[in-house]
Amino acid sequence: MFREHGYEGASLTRIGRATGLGKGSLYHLFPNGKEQMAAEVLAEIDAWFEENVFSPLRDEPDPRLAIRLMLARTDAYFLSGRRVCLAGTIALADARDQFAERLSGYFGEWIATLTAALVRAGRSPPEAVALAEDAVAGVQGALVLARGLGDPGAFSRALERIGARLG
Amino acid sequence: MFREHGYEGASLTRIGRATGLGKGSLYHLFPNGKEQMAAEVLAEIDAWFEENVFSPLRDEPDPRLAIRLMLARTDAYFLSGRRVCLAGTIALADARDQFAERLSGYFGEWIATLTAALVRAGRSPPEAVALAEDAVAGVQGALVLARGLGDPGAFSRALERIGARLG
DNA sequence: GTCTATAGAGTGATAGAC
DNA sequence: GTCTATCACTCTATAGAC
Repeated sequence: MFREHGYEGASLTRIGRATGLGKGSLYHLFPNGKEQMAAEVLAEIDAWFEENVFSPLRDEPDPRLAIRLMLARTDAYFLSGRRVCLAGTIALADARDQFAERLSGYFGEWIATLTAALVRAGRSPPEAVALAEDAVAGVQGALVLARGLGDPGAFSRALERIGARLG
Repeated sequence: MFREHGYEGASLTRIGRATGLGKGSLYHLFPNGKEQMAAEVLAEIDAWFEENVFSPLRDEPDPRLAIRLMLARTDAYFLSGRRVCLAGTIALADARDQFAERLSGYFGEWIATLTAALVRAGRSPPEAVALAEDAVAGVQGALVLARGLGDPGAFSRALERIGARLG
């Protein structure tokens, strides 16, 4: 629900309907309410990226292959632009301040890990930081643009261009 | 209010407080309520971009100068990453469908106008479309990243990289 | 009187909290 | 399921301009 409708769009009624749980159950499982639910979704997203994106980005001996893997996993994760990034929607929404540190952690770690892979691929550190920041911003912008144009294809096209620049 | 808090974050109470107007006045001026208010803000944004960005992009004889102008105006408009793009927030929010055509109009025209300028600057049409799409997505992504990292500087750095690519 | 702009109490619906 | 707060919104009353 959060990844489909964003933070404010994921109402407890919707969540309840989608999970088949009443509000009592939801508040039993998540005593701190909606904020906790979103925080745990964000933590799960962090864990998924850690395992499927950051970890290969660190451990794969061939950094070029690691980067291609990152892009493929990212494309799959966002269903080629048909899903939205929860972190991105929160960053633009009014709830931003509540999740400030978690957001900067998520984006910051993505940038840092990608920077390291680019350095291993032979880029100079300043060049690598710029490329990494650019790529992470590019993914977020591609999600906005795909939804704005109503054209999921815009997301996949953007990922290809990002891959070419990192390549 | 819309540009600061997004669509859902801009409540009528906030708008009333910020304008000093009661609900009677607001509904007298905007009979169709909040949706009309946002639509008129979007129209004003369209008009501002038409006058300050698209028009120079079309008419300035030197396309390279036109593009530099576009980036400078964009940086100023978004207060170097401290303001948010209403179209971008709506694109990611639940209200997206209500404004679908206006959003695709806004992003589409930006891409089309920039594409034309790039062709005049000597790029091949397919290359120009790709660069334009990439630049518009890059601006949106930079706004997300700047808010996500809590670092407005990320926006200005991204604009510089975009400028270098459009070069 | 009429028109336009105003304020703000009050509507039902729904939010999240409990 | 109930609570209160708040949502977008409606309605009535009223102000001054012409």
